[in-house]
Amino acid sequence: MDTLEPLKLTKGTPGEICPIEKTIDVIGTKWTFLILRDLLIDGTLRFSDLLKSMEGISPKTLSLRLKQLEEQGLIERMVYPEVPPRVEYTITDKGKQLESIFIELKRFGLTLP
Amino acid sequence: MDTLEPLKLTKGTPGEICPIEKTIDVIGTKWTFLILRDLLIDGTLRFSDLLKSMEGISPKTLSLRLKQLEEQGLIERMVYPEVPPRVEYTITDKGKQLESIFIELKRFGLTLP
DNA sequence: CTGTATCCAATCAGATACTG
DNA sequence: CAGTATCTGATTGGATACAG
Repeated sequence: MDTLEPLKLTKGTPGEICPIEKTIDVIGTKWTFLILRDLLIDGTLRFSDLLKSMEGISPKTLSLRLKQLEEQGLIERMVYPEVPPRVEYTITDKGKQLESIFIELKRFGLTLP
Repeated sequence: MDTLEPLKLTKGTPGEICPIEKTIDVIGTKWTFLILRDLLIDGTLRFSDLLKSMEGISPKTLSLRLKQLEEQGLIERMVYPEVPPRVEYTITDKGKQLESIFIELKRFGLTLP
């Protein structure tokens, strides 16, 4: 679809899933949003960086969400065979396409009290 | 904030909440997204319209989400004292400001398989 | 028609301890 | 450091019946 063409909102037509719904199914939980936000900003982060960056997330939850995002091809996991171990998570090109969504999320957030 | 100025993504600075996080806290559940999508498209809808439009939602869940959205000022509830009763939900001006987020959600969804 | 009341299932998430 | 294991609690959501 041409990005210059004004995009109208639509619901799904019978037999196909609404594209908005598809996106929500991919990125639609609180921590998923915040992990993607951090990686969109920083590009690459280690597990411990993400853990520190997001106030309140537990290592279990972070691990689960990272796996999910990796399966969806939005982030990439790189293991460096060092001691102590180092694992880096990087946003993929597909993940970078989410940036305009986050720009709009921020724009709206700035209008909130 | 000037909408012409290019917006950079940021995390929250100490002492203030990240605007992206604020937005997620307001609209960040599956059904909330889909209710807002429907009302952004149609402007005004009745309870039963929404129930029919969203495959799978139960009246209980719909009722809860509508109340939440009304409290946040994103939609407005209008009761017509008729028999049988008629209740219409309308997107507010504040709710309309979410449209650009949904445009981007759709744009990304169109790239998904 | 527009909800609410119940009851129950599933998902998500927090705390903490522990392993390679 | 980078997770996993375990246990527990909170939130979300579905089914159904029913009330105003």
